[in-house]
Amino acid sequence: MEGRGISQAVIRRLPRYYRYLGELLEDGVERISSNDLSKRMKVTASQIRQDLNNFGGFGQQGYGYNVKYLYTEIGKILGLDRKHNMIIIGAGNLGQALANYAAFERSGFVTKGLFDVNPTLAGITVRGIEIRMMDEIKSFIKNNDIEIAVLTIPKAKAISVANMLVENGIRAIWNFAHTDLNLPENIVVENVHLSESLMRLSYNVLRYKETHQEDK
Amino acid sequence: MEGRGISQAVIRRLPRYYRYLGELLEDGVERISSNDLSKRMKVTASQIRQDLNNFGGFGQQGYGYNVKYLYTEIGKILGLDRKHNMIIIGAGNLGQALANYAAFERSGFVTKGLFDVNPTLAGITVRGIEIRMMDEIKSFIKNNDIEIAVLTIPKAKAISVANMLVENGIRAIWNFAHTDLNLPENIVVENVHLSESLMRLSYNVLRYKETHQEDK
DNA sequence: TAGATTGTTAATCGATTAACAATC
DNA sequence: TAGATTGTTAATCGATTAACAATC
Repeated sequence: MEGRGISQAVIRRLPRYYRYLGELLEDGVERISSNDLSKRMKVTASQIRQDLNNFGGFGQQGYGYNVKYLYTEIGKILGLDRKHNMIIIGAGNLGQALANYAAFERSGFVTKGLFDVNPTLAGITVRGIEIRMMDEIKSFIKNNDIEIAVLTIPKAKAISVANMLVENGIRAIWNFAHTDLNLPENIVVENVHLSESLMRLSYNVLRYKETHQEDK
Repeated sequence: MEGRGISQAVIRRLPRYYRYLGELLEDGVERISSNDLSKRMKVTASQIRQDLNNFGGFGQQGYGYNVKYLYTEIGKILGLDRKHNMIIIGAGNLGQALANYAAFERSGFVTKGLFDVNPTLAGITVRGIEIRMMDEIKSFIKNNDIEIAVLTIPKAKAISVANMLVENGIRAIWNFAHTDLNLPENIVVENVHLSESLMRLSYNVLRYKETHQEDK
């Protein structure tokens, strides 16, 4: 799904603003100008003002932005003032690592269940979350108001499982499988392709070495 | 570090081309035109040709691209024809999950060691990789020709650890900590901020709901 | 009031798409 | 040779930055 109106380039930056404002808040900073923030974040002040003004005038001329207010407002924009129930499909290392990560809950993302095909995992709990078998998934989604499914399964199964999830009312998929899902336009997909991230890193290392070879 | 010459927008797409070409190769497809590939990947044929031509003329008029050749060439561009030795700092759930993920090795990314501050983990092995204490890290980097460090530690320690790693010769950091690192310009940093990814997902779910409220 | 800083319009820059001549 | 499809230039589109009037 593609967001209309506000560009994904802006949305990609929002969580980073949120993070910096959270740190300022912790440090007891009350207000900040786009100029000061731009220096900390290493972006232009113009971009900050443009980005924020997509959502409303959060600042005040001559004063800047109130840190606490802006933090709260961006949180609302990102949907962090609501609860989002999740299930994790695939209770392997990555699935369990994500289930164990308690910090998501502080932002409202609550993992309600873990699912796997491996019967030896059935009934085991991770941070109090039970691992269930796949045949329970449909009723579980209905009974627990699940909005987001986290896909941490091998790519071979990912597409068919994703389709099944969508048929059963899942609104969004956080996809860690190494494949594209091609779901209906109304389903939100956020991909985390770790191997591709590692390849970009590798490319940049290589390129740096090459461009500096002549220095030796 | 920012790559010069070729834009990061292009580099971001490169691993995806590689993935699709790998699948075509597995399916026994010998050649493909930019037009056919564009339909599969849901991008424009023009973009594919432009992207590839940043690196050279891999195609042939009237024929298209040889799948195997292009796959190999993109692999080389991404540095997948070389070995990259890695260490993982932080042997918690995520660090261990990444260590367990054998597929990275097939692309040349070899995890040589796992490091943690928790003494109860010392000596434990994950997929044959020993967990070591932090005081061994400096000599380990030197003796094992380590290029990449994977940071899976809490953000409080991330910046100081990153600086220490750079002082000891690390060239690139795959950063899973929820903070920006601000390292010297010659160090490659690839961030994987999972909580920010989840926030973007949340934003897009919310926006979809809002824009379709009136339908009810 | 004077100074600071936003919100917003206009200018620039870069990335994407379209078009087509070159050529296999 | 005729048809297909690339490589590449030109046109368009969108995102970023600069500038400044509005206003706290």
